[in-house]
Amino acid sequence: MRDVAALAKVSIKTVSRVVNGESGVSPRLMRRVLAASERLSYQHNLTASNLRRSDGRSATIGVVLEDLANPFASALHRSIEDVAVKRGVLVLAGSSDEDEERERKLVSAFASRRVDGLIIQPSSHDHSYLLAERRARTAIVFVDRPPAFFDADTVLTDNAAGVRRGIRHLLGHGHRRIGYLGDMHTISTAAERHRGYVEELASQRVELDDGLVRLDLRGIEKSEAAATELLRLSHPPTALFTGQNLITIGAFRALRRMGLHRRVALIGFDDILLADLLEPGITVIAQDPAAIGRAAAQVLFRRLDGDRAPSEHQIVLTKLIIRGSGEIAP
Amino acid sequence: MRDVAALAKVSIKTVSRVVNGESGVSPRLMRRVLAASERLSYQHNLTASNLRRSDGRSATIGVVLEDLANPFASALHRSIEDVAVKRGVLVLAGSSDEDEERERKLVSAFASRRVDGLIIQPSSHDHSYLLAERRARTAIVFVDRPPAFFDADTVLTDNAAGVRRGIRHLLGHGHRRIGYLGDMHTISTAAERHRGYVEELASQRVELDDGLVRLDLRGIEKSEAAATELLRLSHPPTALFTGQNLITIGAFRALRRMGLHRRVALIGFDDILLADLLEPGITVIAQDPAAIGRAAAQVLFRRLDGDRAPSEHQIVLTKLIIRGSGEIAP
DNA sequence: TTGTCTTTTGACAACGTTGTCACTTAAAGG
DNA sequence: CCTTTAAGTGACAACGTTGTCAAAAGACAA
Repeated sequence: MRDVAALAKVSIKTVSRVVNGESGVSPRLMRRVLAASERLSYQHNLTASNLRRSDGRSATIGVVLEDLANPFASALHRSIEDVAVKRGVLVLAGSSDEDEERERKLVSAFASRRVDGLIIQPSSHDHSYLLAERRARTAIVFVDRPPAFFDADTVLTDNAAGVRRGIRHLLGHGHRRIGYLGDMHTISTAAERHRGYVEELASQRVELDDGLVRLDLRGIEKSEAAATELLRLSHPPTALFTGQNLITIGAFRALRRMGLHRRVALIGFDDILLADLLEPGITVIAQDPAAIGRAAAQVLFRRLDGDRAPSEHQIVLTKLIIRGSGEIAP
Repeated sequence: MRDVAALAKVSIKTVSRVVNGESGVSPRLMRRVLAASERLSYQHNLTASNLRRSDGRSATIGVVLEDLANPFASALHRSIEDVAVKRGVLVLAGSSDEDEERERKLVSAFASRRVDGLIIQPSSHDHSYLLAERRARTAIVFVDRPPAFFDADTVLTDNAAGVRRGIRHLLGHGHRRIGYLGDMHTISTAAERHRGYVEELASQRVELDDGLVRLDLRGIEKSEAAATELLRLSHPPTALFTGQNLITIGAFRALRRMGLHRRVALIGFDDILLADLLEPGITVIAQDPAAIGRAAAQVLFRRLDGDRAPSEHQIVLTKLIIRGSGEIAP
């Protein structure tokens, strides 16, 4: 900036004014500054600017997701990015891998870089460590799962309601023995989904058989094994409900391997690319990650714009997508 | 930092030394400083540090991908992140959506924030605009596609060789009329893949029928339509090779809809989640996005560590995964 | 004890900006 | 013509750090 000022024969403050598009610079000087910064290919230093600025905004936000490579997270990330770029804000992202410490480390690394806001899909079970960020006026929004011991805006899926819808669908087709395969019970969404299963059975007065429930399954293999086990019972389930993406795939594999894919019904939580091309197509309760990301980014920026209203808790609805596997009769 | 210094009754420089883990601070003062910064929950300001530091490193890199939400890009992103976090480096990412201007804008936004390095999956066809960044000693690595008018490290897939392998596989099963469905010819990987098709046919002295080739297909629908067209020809192809992810899905849809999925062979470029569970499983030439990302991040950091050797051009190999669709005889 | 050397510590400037405020110049009014 | 007002411009300090260098404090030998 000093060099540009020297070349344009103006003060460095005038260059600053031009760069920031402030009014009150004569067209003549403006042209000279523009020409000079063009010639020196001047690049504005946003970190220095951020340091000096009174509002201290870095035009950067941080996003913590469970795993950037998984389709749910990357769709969320992308829709956050879309909202952010429109405001000239850039997105720092990291994967927590369902690890409390990694989550905290990421947040701390973001804080060091003075992000204006944070969007977190929590892995940890105590978010009081975020009080320091809150004090520093960092906007914080939680997505997919609620925070613990911390009050903040949230954008969540109606997990329990979604599952109940799916179970109701199976019951409607005449099933009475419905197996349930779920993720780690420590993950709040997994707990919610399991709750939906239990509640819907109860409300329809169908007896809950704990022998048909397998929780704490992580990944395709574990799920395939658990599904196989259930289907080998002497009195096996006539339908399966799977509480997550990979679990659905594992269960489908098991059904296929045992040649039961046309005899045992299956509904999965979370949509899967290509699920419509399988035989049979997999009926799912689909979430809308793009809508979640968009909503989260929008609240975040409203907060950054000064909205001081009490915490807001948005629920994004799920959708039942019928493709065949959920419509098999017992 | 000033407050911490005051509370610990030391100079601010001593605090700086402790925060940066520099040697030569007596254990006594060290303890006092640590206690004070704990009590004030001091957060190191990396932007100010970056500004003052002699090496000017921000411990942040920028990644430009075509679309963060697509599985290839997000796998790449994730593996870059893994290499970066190990070094305490954070990743800024953005989607270019195959748009030259967006790519340039993202790079410029990254440059404003003084990223130490850039990893780019190029959408633009002239990268001379990056000369300014190069002058600023920003490390630059291109992934998936080569840069134009610019010399830099690259990590690419052996596109042509991969396709040739696939075509050879089909020829080996007796096919002589192999249709080709490809992406925009302006995308260099798409051009390379098409070249592989043409070359392999030529080298095996199989006549190329341009009526079996459809290029510039974007997305599932376009591909499905094009595949349908080919299969309705009076003298239709007995096998299809599809040059990209979504194109493969589109073609498979067409085959299924026409009931030809057990009669016409199909090999696709790029693996697809669940491809093994389809009927038939889709044989693919699989890329390894994680390996590409890892390699790219590793070169980048080697450059940042001072490696001044001439540009390096790595090729990541593809793998033929046999699942059934590619082994159908004519 | 003194002198020499080593270790620890702190004062100060600087990084590249922008906020504040005072100064200069031009335009308008009498 | 001078006075008043508005618009344009620049000098300087400050943002939160770290590099430089000199001073203070300890350690050790003579």
